Amino acid sequence: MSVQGDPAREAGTRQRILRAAFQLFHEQGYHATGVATILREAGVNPGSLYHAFPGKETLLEQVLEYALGILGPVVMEPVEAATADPVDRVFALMEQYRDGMARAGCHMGCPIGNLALEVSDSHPAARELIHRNFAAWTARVQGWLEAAGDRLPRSLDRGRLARFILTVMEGGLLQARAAGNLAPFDEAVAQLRDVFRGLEAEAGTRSGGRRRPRRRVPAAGTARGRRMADATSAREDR
Amino acid sequence: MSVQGDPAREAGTRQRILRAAFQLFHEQGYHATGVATILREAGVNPGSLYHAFPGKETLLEQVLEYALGILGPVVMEPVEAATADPVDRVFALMEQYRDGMARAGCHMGCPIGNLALEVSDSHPAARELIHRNFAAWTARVQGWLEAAGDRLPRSLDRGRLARFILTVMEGGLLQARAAGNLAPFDEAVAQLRDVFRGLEAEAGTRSGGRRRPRRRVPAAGTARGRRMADATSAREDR
DNA sequence: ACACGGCTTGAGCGATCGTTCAAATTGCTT
DNA sequence: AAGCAATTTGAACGATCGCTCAAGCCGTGT
Repeated sequence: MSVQGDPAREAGTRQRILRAAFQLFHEQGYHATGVATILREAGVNPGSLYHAFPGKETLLEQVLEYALGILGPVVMEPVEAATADPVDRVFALMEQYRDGMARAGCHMGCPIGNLALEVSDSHPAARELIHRNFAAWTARVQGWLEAAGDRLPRSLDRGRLARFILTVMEGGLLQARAAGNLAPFDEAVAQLRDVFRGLEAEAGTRSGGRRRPRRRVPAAGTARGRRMADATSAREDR
Repeated sequence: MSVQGDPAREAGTRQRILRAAFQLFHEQGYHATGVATILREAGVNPGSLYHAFPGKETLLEQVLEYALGILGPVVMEPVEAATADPVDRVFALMEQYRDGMARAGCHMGCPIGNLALEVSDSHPAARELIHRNFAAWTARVQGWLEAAGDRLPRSLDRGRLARFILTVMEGGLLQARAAGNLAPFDEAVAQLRDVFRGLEAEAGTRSGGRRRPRRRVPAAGTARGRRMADATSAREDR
């Protein structure tokens, strides 16, 4: 008999627990989330959880593996599908995080970043998985930057820039949480755009006066415009 | 009778509690720190704590006010005393955070940043105080940047750059915690230095070919050299 | 039809959580 | 030296924490 109706009751018990725990850890943090809350949200009894996972610590680790698993299909691929231009993808990704945070009233931010500061000191296995999440994130962005070809300086270390993008994003999200509005995040993204402008200018002038093919891929569809550009004028969400 | 010996027993009860709580919140986070641990570390009984503070939440707020109070004397003034050049001060400050993290084996990072992600969603009063800590931090750095005069582009928004420095620092510390070593932080600081190089170059060429007085204040004493420069070559601490 | 293994149920475990309070002590005032 | 408020003491509270386990349910193989 197929299940329907209550979405929390669909899919396997294990998956429901992972999903509920992932969301709760993201919203409230690891320590602030009681097992009882996870049970309620997943619609499951204690015995079932402890049948699927040895304990809360292991659950955290599996949640981080789950996050690693959905990074591609849920986070990166939508951006890639909606935006073809490699550099635009970076800022589309930023906007996706922005939307996620705005939707929740400036709560949350990056699920991995939040856990990074809370558990990576005390829980080595979780720290390693958080690190792997970041590595996968930056690797994907690095791929985009490599696809940007000579729009960026030839000598530029694409991996290094990808890590810098993560640095700026996490720093911006952190300050946005502290401010209670998205202005710091928008400003951080605008400053990241400044950096890109500088790099693209550098790539355009140097390297034998090569014609820089501005917006080299006119791209399919994607009428995303400049919505988030020059956001020094702080928008006040909420 | 004046107290001596055990340093935790000197100074008023209230101060001892604040100091212990500040350190523990920094090391382990707010939720992971039990009141019992604070009591033990401060050498105090429950009644004394609840005589001085209504509860743990209020203690957190007072700790954040305490942090705001020591920001100048403990964090900023040592940097200002040791380093005269305004731009160098920025990187001396970064190195101070680096040292703090290295000393503790890559734990901790920024006490305020850690709490920002853990409590600012659920505790509005704490969020506001965290915000004020960040504002005070960036205001101080902004002062340095203003003192840099025309070594930076005239049109550059000094406050905006100060906030970007905080963004990069927090993002770098977060990734360093996740990596378990300081390489990501060093890389972030190196990239911040790239940004400064670009800005100083821009200020030097533009604005009527004015002679840029490189290292305008030869500075007193401070033989700090270039220790932390060009840190793309990732140092592997630990 | 029956046995069996995987999964779920939910009452309840001991430990720890943040907190209380009556009594004892301390330190200042007179 | 007596009085009094401020402070400290520490046993104990109810609530919640992460977690256990005997019992029951259910799908499958034979």
